[in-house]
Amino acid sequence: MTPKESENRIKEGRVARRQRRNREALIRAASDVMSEKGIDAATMLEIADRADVGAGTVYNYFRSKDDLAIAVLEEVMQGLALRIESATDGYEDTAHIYAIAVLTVLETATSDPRWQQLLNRSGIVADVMFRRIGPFTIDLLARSARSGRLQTGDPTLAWRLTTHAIVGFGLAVIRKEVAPVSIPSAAIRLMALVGLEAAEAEALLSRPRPTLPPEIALQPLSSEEK
Amino acid sequence: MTPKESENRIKEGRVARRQRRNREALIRAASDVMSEKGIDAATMLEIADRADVGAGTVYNYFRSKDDLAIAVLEEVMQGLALRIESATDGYEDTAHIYAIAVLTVLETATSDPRWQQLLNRSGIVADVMFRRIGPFTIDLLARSARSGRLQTGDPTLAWRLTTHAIVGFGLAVIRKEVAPVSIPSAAIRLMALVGLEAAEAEALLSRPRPTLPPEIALQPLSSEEK
DNA sequence: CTTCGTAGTTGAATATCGTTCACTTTCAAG
DNA sequence: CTTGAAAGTGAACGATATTCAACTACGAAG
Repeated sequence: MTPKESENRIKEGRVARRQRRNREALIRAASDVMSEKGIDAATMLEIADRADVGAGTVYNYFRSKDDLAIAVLEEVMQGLALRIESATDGYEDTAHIYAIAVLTVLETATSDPRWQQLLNRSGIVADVMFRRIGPFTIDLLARSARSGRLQTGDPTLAWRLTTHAIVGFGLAVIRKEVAPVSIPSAAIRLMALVGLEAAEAEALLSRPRPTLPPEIALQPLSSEEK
Repeated sequence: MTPKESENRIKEGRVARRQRRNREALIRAASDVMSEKGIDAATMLEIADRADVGAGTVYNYFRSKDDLAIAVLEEVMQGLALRIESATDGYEDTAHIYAIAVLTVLETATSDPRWQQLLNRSGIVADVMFRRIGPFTIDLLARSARSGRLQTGDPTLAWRLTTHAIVGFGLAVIRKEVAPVSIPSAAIRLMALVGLEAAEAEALLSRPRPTLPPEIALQPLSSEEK
């Protein structure tokens, strides 16, 4: 690269870098506050303070509070997608991959503390989850159906029903209305939604699964800045 | 009754009757406003105005706005329960009753205009629905399981998953993200959650059902006062 | 019929919070 | 160095859930 290009890149970087830092700081702050107090109780002022920006700056990055909440959830879903990817790594059979993916979602949604407050806006959570993880799952279901392993007529419908059931179940576990011990049994039931035999679902889920590597393990979204 | 008792009843009645009228008027007004604008956009002042009471009076009957919304939903669920009762009247087989009940819930949640705005608070809706219709359904599932027709290990878990799936599905239909034509197919899928064979569920649902009598038909909660 | 205490009603006042906007600061290009 | 556009700021705004001190209606007692 020429010196001029290099100089330009550095000069442009000042503003661009600050913007990126602000956006990340805002999502991190919002994630923290919303996880602590719930989405409704989190105030824009506290989020702005924690991100070290003025109250008005938030609106340069997000159109509204709901917009910010959705951005936080997209981030959370990104982490969930990583976990699914890692947990299903190495499996071939689509039905098996789907079974493990569902179990991973259930486990994550009920054990990650960040989900606890966020799930109270279950509508948004289900929406974002459907958008973020939907394509992967729907494709999986479609391929399973084509291979004859599942009787899934409409993969989108099946996954939509499953998504909302998962969110509702997660909410119930967090509120201690159902025992975490029934997570596997819930997963088996959910398999039925897509046309898998209960016995087969149980067999798939009971096989030993690899432990997740630490970098995929649960951790707060907020981390030390470099 | 003695004249004194009668006199007492009338005198006591003045206050008591006004209170009952206020409570009913408030729920009716809240139902109207919330159905029109959504729960969040409905203001306590407009609700109070439409019920012809002062703004402060609302808080003599309901602790908070959420409390009022829950009361409205209880009322809506009461109507749903009536519809289920009527639609399943005359059937003997528990699995059949369950199938029709699920279909009725799906149809109601996706066609009653009142639900359209209310469903946006899907968390509350699912909670109230679980409380209101849960016992009936759970009992039904437990009896079906005992008779060997279903393989439902935990009826409560099964109905909880089903409830949230229904609410989420209703939301999706209202937002036109899935076609109403898939309501029956969703119902059949939901049957799988409780351990019914898809083919059997389809058979149960495709039998002709009686039309609902007018008094159970969909109608706005608000009615002319006498 | 009159009086009195209680329970219910009221709506103006309060507090909170999401959002806006007129002004200031930053910064890269010329 | 100058400059103007882009980004940041926080005080001010508007909306609205909730509170509360004053007010009213009612029914019981004398």
